[in-house]
Amino acid sequence: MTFTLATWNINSVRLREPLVLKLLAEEKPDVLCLQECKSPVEKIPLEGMRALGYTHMVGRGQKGYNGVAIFSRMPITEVSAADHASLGHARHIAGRLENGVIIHNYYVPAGGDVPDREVNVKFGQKLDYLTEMRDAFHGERPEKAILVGDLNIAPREDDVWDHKKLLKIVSHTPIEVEHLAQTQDAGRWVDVTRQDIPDGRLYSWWSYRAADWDAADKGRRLDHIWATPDISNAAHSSRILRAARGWEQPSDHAPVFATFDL
DNA sequence: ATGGTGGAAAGTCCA
Repeated sequence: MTFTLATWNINSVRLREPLVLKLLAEEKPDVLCLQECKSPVEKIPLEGMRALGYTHMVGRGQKGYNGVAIFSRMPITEVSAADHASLGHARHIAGRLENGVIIHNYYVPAGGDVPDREVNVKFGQKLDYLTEMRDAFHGERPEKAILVGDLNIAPREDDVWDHKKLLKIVSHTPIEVEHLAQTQDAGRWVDVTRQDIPDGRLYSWWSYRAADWDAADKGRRLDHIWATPDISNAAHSSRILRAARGWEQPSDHAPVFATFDL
């Protein structure tokens, strides 16, 4: 069985329902994981997705902020929804496909502007969130699992447009990169995107604030697809749909794809 | 140190 999975921080699923439908119609992933739906789960639009064959959905939502959802052409059943760091935020949903594969969809806290937990509570919450993710995977090591989402960290030098300039910028600081590495190690997660595309700069997010995001190209790879070692060899054809950043009224993130032969 | 843009929702808060 082969299936293609995509992950996309949509920055309001209701405002950008047309873009979701465009992605589903044109790229036809079997599973689409969304973050920052910014909607209560009962107000997530379903009809258009259903008409394209995405008849299954699991998610967590809240009013105005956060929110994660998984749309699927195949049956998917909810298995968990964590509230790491006890923030009371809708930042995680996990579901199981009929082939037994578990999909974790995460929206890790952005962490505010100042990379110092003494002066910025949000930065501490981000680190704590990652520590609790690490502990969860350390306690029960995942198998046949895929973890995707907006992890809000660009770990490698070639995951950002200028490594030195971003060392003190939240999303690329050494302490965040270390926390992410510990989470990855705890679950034995393989970075599928970098397994497929080991060399060269790779971004999935470009700020709205840049005058010309495409020409300036000051991007960061904040969105990730990981898999456990028992299925990571089955992954291939990773890509980032940069063109979606240029669609009308876009999200500031582009969708990331991977295909699994299982 | 600041501002730049965008979404939710009606204040600002958040990214």
